[in-house]
Amino acid sequence: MDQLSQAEENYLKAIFKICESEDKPASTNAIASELKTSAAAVSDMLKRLSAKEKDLVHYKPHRGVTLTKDGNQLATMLIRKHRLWEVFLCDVLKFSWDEVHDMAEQLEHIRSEELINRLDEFLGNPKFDPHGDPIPDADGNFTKRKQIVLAALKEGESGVVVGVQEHSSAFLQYLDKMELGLGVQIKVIEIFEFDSSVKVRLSNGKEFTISNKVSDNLLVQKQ
Amino acid sequence: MDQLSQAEENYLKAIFKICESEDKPASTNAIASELKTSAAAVSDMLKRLSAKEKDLVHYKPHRGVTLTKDGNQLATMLIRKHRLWEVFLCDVLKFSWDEVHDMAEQLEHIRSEELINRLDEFLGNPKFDPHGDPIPDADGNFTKRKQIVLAALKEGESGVVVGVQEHSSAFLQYLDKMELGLGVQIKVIEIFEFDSSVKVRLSNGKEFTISNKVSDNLLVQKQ
DNA sequence: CTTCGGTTTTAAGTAAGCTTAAAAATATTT
DNA sequence: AAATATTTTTAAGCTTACTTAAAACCGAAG
Repeated sequence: MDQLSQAEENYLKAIFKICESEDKPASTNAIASELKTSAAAVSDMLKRLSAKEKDLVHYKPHRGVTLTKDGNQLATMLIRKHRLWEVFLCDVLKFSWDEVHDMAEQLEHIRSEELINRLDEFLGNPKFDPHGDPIPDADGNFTKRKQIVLAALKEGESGVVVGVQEHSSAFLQYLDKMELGLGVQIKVIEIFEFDSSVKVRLSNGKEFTISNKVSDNLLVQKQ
Repeated sequence: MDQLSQAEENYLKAIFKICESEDKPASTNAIASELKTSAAAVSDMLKRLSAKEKDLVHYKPHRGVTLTKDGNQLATMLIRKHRLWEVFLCDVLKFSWDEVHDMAEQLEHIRSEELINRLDEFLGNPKFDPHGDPIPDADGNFTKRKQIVLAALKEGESGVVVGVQEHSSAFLQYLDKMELGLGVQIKVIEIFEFDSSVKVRLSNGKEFTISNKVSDNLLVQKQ
């Protein structure tokens, strides 16, 4: 196989994402919902993907699909490209973190290893993207961080915001409004059991309560 | 029609290029050879392009094709994108002028007006790309320059290199080797009638002879 | 171990964009 | 103007990636 089509690349990324988060083979339905397409289309593509001489996926009908070493490497490079372009868009072109996803989704398909490596260098070899997600290096290794969701902190504990689980515009814009950007220090003042909402104090002194939907999707590094 | 496919965009660009240089409708064969595809594929695409509600081309079978106002605007924006990305690749990522074409060819299809306008601004609103070709502004207007081919200079006349007609790697690398980059001043010392080769002297004092193939493809501004 | 519900695959059909080969239209020569 | 050459279009067929509908499969419950 010479080069992958954009569609094929998107399937690899989806499989990677699902396998990573669930730690088991990706189901046809999971891929379909991730890519907003039909299960039949996924079945069709999996058959074609696994038929390629260069094997990228392990696929047994009815048993789900996983990435091979090569497939994993390819998916990782797509993620590297996506996240580096996001850094470019935010740091250099001054877009905000809720605007960059769709553009990066297109840019990640640009084919040129040299281009992405030079971009990496130009950006100063960033280790994390604007949402706090780690950026794989040219060999596919990426920095792991011992991060937990804010909801896991107990009363009185503090953490620094290092990432988000949700990447929706709505959520990111909400965080902007509450000044809950990356790097902000948060202290848990009180946890309300009945709805799991959390009263927090930021390093700037502001205090307010956030829902469990928010605390479940904010990643912090415990201090 | 919502958005054009990459293939459709490439056809518009090809038609634009041909109509511009020949100042008459683009023939099926000319487009086919520009896009390295078959005449049948071109015919097929022209039929589909002209069938769109949003009219982009004027196409009469057997009579060639031209761009409508809208088609022209779209093609101009593609050229804007292509040339701005080339500036980015050369100025920011330090690629040389013979390496950037293929990458820019991909990048020009990234869909986001905001992105390209911010890139333009970040680059300092350049008026010319690394090959000396003018970059259309956001409204589609571009700076014209009274440039002529070096071959049009008479003995004793001088000019400054402002662009190239040929964009092949081989030609650009040759120019690099001869230190004939943009901005270099050239004086025509002698013209040899029998093969139209030209003896020149550069501002750095170097003297050598160039073939008519070179002097026909080097654009200069007379001084 | 059989039935039932959900999941997955197969089947059939569509659209874009390409191919080669044949037919039709246009241009050029004589 | 007729014959020939060139250009363009049509026709038939391929691949990718999708759709919907029908069939097959799998796992859990009775």
